Amino acid sequence: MTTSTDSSQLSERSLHLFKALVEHFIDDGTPVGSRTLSKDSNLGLSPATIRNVMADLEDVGLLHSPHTSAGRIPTAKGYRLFVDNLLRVNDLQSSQVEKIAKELHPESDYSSLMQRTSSMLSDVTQLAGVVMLPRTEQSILQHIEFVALSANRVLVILVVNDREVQNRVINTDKTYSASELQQVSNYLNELFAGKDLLHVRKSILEELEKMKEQVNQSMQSAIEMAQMAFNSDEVKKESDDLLFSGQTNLMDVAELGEVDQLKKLFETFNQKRDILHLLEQAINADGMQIFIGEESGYDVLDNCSVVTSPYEADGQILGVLGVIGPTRMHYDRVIPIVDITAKMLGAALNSKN
Amino acid sequence: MTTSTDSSQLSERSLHLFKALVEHFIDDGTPVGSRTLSKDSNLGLSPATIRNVMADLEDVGLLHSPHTSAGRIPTAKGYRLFVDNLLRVNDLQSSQVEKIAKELHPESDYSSLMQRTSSMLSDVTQLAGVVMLPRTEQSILQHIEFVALSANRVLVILVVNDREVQNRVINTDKTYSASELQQVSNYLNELFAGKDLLHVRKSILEELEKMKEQVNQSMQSAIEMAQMAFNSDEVKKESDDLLFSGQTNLMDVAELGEVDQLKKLFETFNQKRDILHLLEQAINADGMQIFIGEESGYDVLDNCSVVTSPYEADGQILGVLGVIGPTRMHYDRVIPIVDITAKMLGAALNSKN
DNA sequence: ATTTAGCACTGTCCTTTATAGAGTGCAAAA
DNA sequence: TTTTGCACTCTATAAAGGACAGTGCTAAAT
Repeated sequence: MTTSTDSSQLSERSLHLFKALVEHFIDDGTPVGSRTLSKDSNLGLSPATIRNVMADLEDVGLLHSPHTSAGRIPTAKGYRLFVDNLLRVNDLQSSQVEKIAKELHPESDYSSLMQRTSSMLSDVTQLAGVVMLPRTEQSILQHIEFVALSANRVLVILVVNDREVQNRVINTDKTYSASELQQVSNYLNELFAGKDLLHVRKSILEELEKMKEQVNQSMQSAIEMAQMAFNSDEVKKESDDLLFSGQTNLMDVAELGEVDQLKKLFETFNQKRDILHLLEQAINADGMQIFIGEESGYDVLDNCSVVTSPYEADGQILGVLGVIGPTRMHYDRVIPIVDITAKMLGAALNSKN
Repeated sequence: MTTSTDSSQLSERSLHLFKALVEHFIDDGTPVGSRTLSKDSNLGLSPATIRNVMADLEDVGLLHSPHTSAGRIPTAKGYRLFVDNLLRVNDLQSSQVEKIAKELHPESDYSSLMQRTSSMLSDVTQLAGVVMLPRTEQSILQHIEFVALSANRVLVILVVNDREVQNRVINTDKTYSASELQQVSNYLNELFAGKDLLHVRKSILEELEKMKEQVNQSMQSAIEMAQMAFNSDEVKKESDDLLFSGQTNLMDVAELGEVDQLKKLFETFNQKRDILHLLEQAINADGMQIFIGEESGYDVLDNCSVVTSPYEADGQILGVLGVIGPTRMHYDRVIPIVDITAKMLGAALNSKN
């Protein structure tokens, strides 16, 4: 940002016209000319006057002309000014609030709640929705359970962080009975419940190895199974994951031009890496965050804006959610939707409910 | 199918040329002309002769010309003949077999295994992969477990059908201790383990209601919680679900023309309904099944072929997997990949490992 | 000092026209 | 039966022209 253009440097009239132009463009998608804007803004000014104003706005970098004889469209900087200073956010229709609330009712398991949040976002906004799952730096093991599947196959279920359920199958040397497994579960729960997963894996398992010779036969089994259960990277790093929905909505957006560009965008979604970085920036900013076009720093998102809000439960920020759409999106509708979704998801995740 | 055109009605030479044409078109994507085909097939025939043959092939409906002065391309019927009678399937490269095997190692939990299978399919074939999860008409409850999350919130974990883990959170009136929940788990396991889920829900719960007055206090809790756990449609109908991967691969396919068409196709994926119907047809046909273009009966798939194979474990067909791509796909590569994937997934799911 | 009208200018979009190229079908020759 | 020769058809591509939208600038009007 070399030249800072705050709204105070511009006349009231310029801002009014600028706002009208942005709104018109958001509705229409076609560059806005002086004649159109003359009618659109109720200032009773002739096109010629408006042309002068537009030229000024272009000079300070808020507008931009695709070519000589087209109208003007907002630049990223222009959208920034619009969003920060000019935008008046719409109230949500109660029907929409109801729809959001309906999808976010807390009576459902954790992962499907997140999934539904994401697809609800895309559905309501008609853009692409994204939910970043809690970054699980500290994964507190709450409960571990073993279930016999068949001979030599045991299902391990880990309950982590009060909500997340992970499970995997391990192959064992011997066949365990249900009651044996129950014993092992009890033993391990006593030992590990409430501890951090990483900690469990790294240090405690080593100690178990030492203990191995000193304890009795049945505990040996427990130790072996614990080792298999917690072993290596097989324990899902389900954290830091992203849920996308409604990418197809973006296919309507003319700004995203042709198949090539769309494909790049979709592949960015699939790789998740870049989007993840972006959202990690947003998790620290407290409150709603809006990345407009090139601001994001990722080429594929040049014509896109990302509206995000962190969500929190029990006073702790858990993750970020939001939508991705064309820079030319209805910020006045989208912003309150993302906002209320974050709040309601937080409420749904709140343990005191 | 009014006119049946079996290969015996055509001369050896016609078939040879037809095969060469299809192969050339699959490689190239452009309509094949007589001159090209003359060089391509080592028959030493002049373009004019070939033109005559091509005209015959067009008459019987195997070929089709986009316009007067273009070459010919195969019709759906043509592909059908090609696939059924002319195709010689390639052997798989061992590197590919290894890649498949690597992704399908059985040491992982059920849902991620399925997910990986799907994305592996799309990765190896460079088409869209799809895996249909077991249709769970009979869901045998194997194990039920309650875990206290926080005051008034209890996590219910159901293990179904030897592999699948479902979970949800229920809000309870009173707060249960770990040992109380253990008791409830035990009680319900004794009562319900090995029973069919639908059966459990529909009839047994009613009987429980009657029993309610007759049993003691702690069992009342168990009954109430069981009711909440099994209640209504909240129990995930995770069965009959589809996993897609690699849709973006289809964006390269010229046949799928423009954004509109792609969008329709992607939305068909998202709705899942049509694809599900298609795969349900494939589950009954024993063995590999190939739907070519319009054969599928779904307009959006007009330029697509679907190659599927059911997969089975313990002698029972569990579901269907396959790939979706342009009719003009390399069947010789794709078919063995789908085939071996189905077999290896079956092996990975086999309890006797 | 602004604002407006007038006007030449510039770029896009769309339609028309021309041309080259690919491939066909058919008739007559091999 | 196959091939040659040839007229014909259709596409794709580029070039050319006109309609249109909107600009910037100058000079007149308020």
